[in-house]
Amino acid sequence: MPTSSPSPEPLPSRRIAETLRAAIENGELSPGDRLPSERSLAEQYGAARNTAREAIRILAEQGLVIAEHGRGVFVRERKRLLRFGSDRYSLKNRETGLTPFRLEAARQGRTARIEVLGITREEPPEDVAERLGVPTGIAGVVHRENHYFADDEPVQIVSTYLKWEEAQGTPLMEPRSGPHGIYGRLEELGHVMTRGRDEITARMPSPHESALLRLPPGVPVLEVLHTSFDQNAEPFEVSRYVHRADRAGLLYELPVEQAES
Amino acid sequence: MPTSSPSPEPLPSRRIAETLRAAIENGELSPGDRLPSERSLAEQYGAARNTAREAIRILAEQGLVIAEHGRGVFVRERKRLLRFGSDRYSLKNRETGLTPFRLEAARQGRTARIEVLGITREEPPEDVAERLGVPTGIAGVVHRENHYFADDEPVQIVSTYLKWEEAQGTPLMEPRSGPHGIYGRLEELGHVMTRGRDEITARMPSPHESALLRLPPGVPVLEVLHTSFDQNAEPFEVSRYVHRADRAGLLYELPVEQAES
DNA sequence: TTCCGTAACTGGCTTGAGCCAGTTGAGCAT
DNA sequence: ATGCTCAACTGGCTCAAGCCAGTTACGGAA
Repeated sequence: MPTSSPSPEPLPSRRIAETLRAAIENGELSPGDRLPSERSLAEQYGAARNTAREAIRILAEQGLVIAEHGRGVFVRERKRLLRFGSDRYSLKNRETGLTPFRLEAARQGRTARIEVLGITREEPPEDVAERLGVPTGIAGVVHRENHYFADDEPVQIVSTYLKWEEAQGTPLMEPRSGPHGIYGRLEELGHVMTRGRDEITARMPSPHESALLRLPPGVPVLEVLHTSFDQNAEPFEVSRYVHRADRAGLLYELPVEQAES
Repeated sequence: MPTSSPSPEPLPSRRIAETLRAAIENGELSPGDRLPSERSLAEQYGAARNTAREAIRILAEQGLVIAEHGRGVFVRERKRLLRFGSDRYSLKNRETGLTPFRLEAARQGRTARIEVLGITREEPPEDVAERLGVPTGIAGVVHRENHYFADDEPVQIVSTYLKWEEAQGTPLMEPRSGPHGIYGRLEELGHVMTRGRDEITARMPSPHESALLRLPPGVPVLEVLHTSFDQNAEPFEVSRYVHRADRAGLLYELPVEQAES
């Protein structure tokens, strides 16, 4: 081990983490492989078990490794399976009869399952209210919460918000909203989507999201706040997509506007 | 509330973390406020210092809190300042004479600084090679690495890759590439951007990125892999944007293609 | 043969102790 | 007033020990 030390890095936990990281990156340890146990790492490096444990925590935080209680610590698979993005709302996809999620899952050879968690009348969260153009403080929206699974693994939580006054008494309040999903119904209500806006952020999950998505530590979430605008440039639907970032990516195809001269 | 729980939450560290989290979320503790010290938390909850420490680690991992050596633990500001996205490449922005980054920084009232780290001939990374349509294994690309700062805080690392055969001997090899930046030069070489593709992922930073962006623990990065296509649908430029996710978001405006019937 | 208990692993979490390093402010010397 | 030292805080990291809980494989009982 020619561990050159021109830099000040004498910390045992980092040294162990760095050694393991190197082993992972040069392929000595492949995805799925088990790392030495905490106890044996500690012995091997002449450190306390807590120190070996700390090293593993560092790697877990970087998303390189996943600890499984009672089984061991494993090098994480680096697959990124699903891609969502600008064609999510493309009307062209209507022709397939599949929702965008099922379409993408099918592309990847995975089985899709969608669970409707609830359809309730609620007060909108502030960011949603702002975008949908409804007031906060009153129960002015319908909130449809869906969970999406690929091969029974939860990958996406979607909360869709519609104006209560419009959704009231329509199939928009039903779990199965009919042909072409809610966009079909919204079109019948006179809203043709002509423009969408996606606001994308990433962050660490809340404990709630962590549980719902069964997230291992060290996996961030991608949050997309989508707003649909109709032919009158009125917002008529806002959705919040929360993806686990190690399983989903986003893909946007952008036509570039040419300069008008 | 479908979360049925037999309330199995006797863990001291989580209990402390949960209490603090609640205090933060209901405003008892505001952004910038100092939390009690590890030692006093431990005493207050009748736990060991390590346990209080673990509680703080949990909050830090969720990005709620930031520990400063020698000073204390503080509730983190949750400003999200900069937004980048679909108009990043819009030719319309050319008219301002500002690069997209300077434009966005100016919008937010912040001072922009761009540092050119290096312009070197290199072998492309695999994902870049694939998208740019060049072989791996030979030094077939020019890599321009820039770091972007807002108010002297690093917010973005950008690596731009161009084909060596095209860039060779042109201003594309210079730090200051002339009017309208590299896109101006590429246009002179016959590449008009007509389409772009952005592939977006989020992940925890590598130690290298962590250092460059001066990232506190618990902050993920947003990575955008951008490909520019010219009038012949040929890719001519690939860029990798790495943002700190707590300071930057992405904004995409999407014209929705209407169904052709 | 199948089934089931158990032993020997695994990580999860806590304790309590100690030392190091960065920060701050009070108070002394100039 | 200015500038310095230093004590008393802060978090950072490690150690050593112990108990708990999930997993797995082996071996004996049915």
